[in-house]
Amino acid sequence: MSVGSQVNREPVTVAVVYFDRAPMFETAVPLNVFGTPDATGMPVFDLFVVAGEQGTLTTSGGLVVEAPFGLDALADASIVVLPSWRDPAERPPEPALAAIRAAHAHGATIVSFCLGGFVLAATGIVDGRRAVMHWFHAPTLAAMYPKVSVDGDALFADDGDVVTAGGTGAALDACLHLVERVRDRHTATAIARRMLTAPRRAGTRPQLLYTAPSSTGSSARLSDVMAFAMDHITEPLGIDELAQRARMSRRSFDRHFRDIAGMSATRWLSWQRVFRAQQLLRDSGEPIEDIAHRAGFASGLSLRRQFHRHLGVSPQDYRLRYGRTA
DNA sequence: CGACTCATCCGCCATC
DNA sequence: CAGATGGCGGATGAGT
Repeated sequence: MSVGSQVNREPVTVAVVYFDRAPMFETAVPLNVFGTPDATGMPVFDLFVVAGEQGTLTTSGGLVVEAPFGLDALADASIVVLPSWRDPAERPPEPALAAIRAAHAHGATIVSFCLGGFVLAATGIVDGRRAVMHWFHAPTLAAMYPKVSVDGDALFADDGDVVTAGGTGAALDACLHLVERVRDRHTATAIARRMLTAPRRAGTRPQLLYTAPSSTGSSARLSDVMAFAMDHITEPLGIDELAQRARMSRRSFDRHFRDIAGMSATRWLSWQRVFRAQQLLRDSGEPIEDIAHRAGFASGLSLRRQFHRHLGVSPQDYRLRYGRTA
């Protein structure tokens, strides 16, 4: 996909794939951005909403969605968006995966947001490559797809034929980035302005720049504590301290944490530290020992052990394969 | 690599 | 009664 100096006014074909019981909010983001005409009122994109599977498509709350196109429409798309998926534990249907692989093989750019990243990972397209995922789901994705280099830190990443983004807000950033890529910055700004959204953010901005004040309810207090832990990942964090911060007994903290994150607190912390180390290994040439410190590991030995345990690769090998500094 | 130490964490169960 | 809570203890696993 080349964007030459000559402006191309042909609408770019975008297919947005929707699955049954998938979150609607992330799906609405590309429909909004890619469905908005440019400043002159001309459509920038040809938008196809595609049913990712047979049968009735519903949203949470029981709203029924009718997608006008089937999977064969992916063959004509320049951009295929996978905005969401219902359940990380469930493998997406094979016909959809095959259609996405075929579209990618024909040169389409594949875009995933948040849970849609689980669909992208299931296609195998990002094996051995980087995929950005919402920090909350990143450990699960990495555990399910060891060949994928999961990034739980960035907002989104543009790797050319694959664009991956974290949560809902990052989906908006990634969509505007795509508008800029296929058209120009002016058009992206015009669409952003019409949607009354903030100016575009770079994909490398960390996902957690600020943390909301805590609310009541055990799951809200837990996500506050998770955000706190990510902000203080370089410090040694005891589970007792985190439980206290969540205003729960140690036993309840352990129980709720496993319910929500699908793993124990130390294991989750370990994943987050490995993610931070991955980012530092990619983007800096610092010695492993320094990176271990900056990612919150007690020592280089500790980093090496955890890194290999989680990703099956040593930090050095990882840097050789993905590092920016050649 | 193995031995030692210590935090973790999950099943069990009484209690709220 | 149903569901959430939290203390206990032993298996596990990480750090030294």
